Amino acid sequence: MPDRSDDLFRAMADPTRRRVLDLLAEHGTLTVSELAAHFPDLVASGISKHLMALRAAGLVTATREGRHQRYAIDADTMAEAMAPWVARYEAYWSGALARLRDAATDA
Amino acid sequence: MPDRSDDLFRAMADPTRRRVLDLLAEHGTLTVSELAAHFPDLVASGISKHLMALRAAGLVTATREGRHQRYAIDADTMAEAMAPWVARYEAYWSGALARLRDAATDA
DNA sequence: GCGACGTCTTACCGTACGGTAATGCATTAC
DNA sequence: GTAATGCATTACCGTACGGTAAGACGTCGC
Repeated sequence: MPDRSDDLFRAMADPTRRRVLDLLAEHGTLTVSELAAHFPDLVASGISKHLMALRAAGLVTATREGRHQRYAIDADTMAEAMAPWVARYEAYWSGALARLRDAATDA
Repeated sequence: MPDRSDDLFRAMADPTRRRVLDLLAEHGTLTVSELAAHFPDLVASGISKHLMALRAAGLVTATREGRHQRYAIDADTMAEAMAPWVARYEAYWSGALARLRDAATDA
């Protein structure tokens, strides 16, 4: 298996795809039309295309559900692809992450 | 200040720029020619262009040193831009990160 | 001063990407 | 069966991006 970080970072370069991942992380699973409802400026096929890119990168998985297609984050791929990078730069953001947690607990 | 995550992820979409960041993280600071030595397939101005992109994203800082230009990672920007994203998906990669640490200690 | 060096800048080119529109292919409703 | 729905796929277009090449600018050695 080749290094997938290239596909991963390229897939996350687009803000629409990052928002799709955010929506999936928040709702667990979503269909294409449910996702498309959050993007009024985009045509449905555009969302489908982005989902294809995310599938190609291995970041999401799709399961048929009647005539719908239900998408979810592929936790394993996300983890294995991100962990090395996160670990490498941990020293740079660990402080900010701690501050973020403090701010959350203070609120 | 607008959301900088767009510039950040776009800057990291290119594998050359990610490798530049890796080299800076490893060596601390490097000049353009020192960096260019690691990329035999690229012309020097190409490296400079990538560095400009990284500077525009706020990921690196440059300080003059005679006729050289010494680059270093901007830890603050890196941290503040990445921390929210890392925190959001922490559940997905925390397990893999722990396994990565275990593997490192086993070795 | 002058020339060599290091870097930035600009112009240019090919390709890849995001977007829409149109078509095809299942599945559901009637 | 027929029509409508949901999604994938293809073709196409404009733009942005990565790359090189050439020139401009400041700095060092002489």
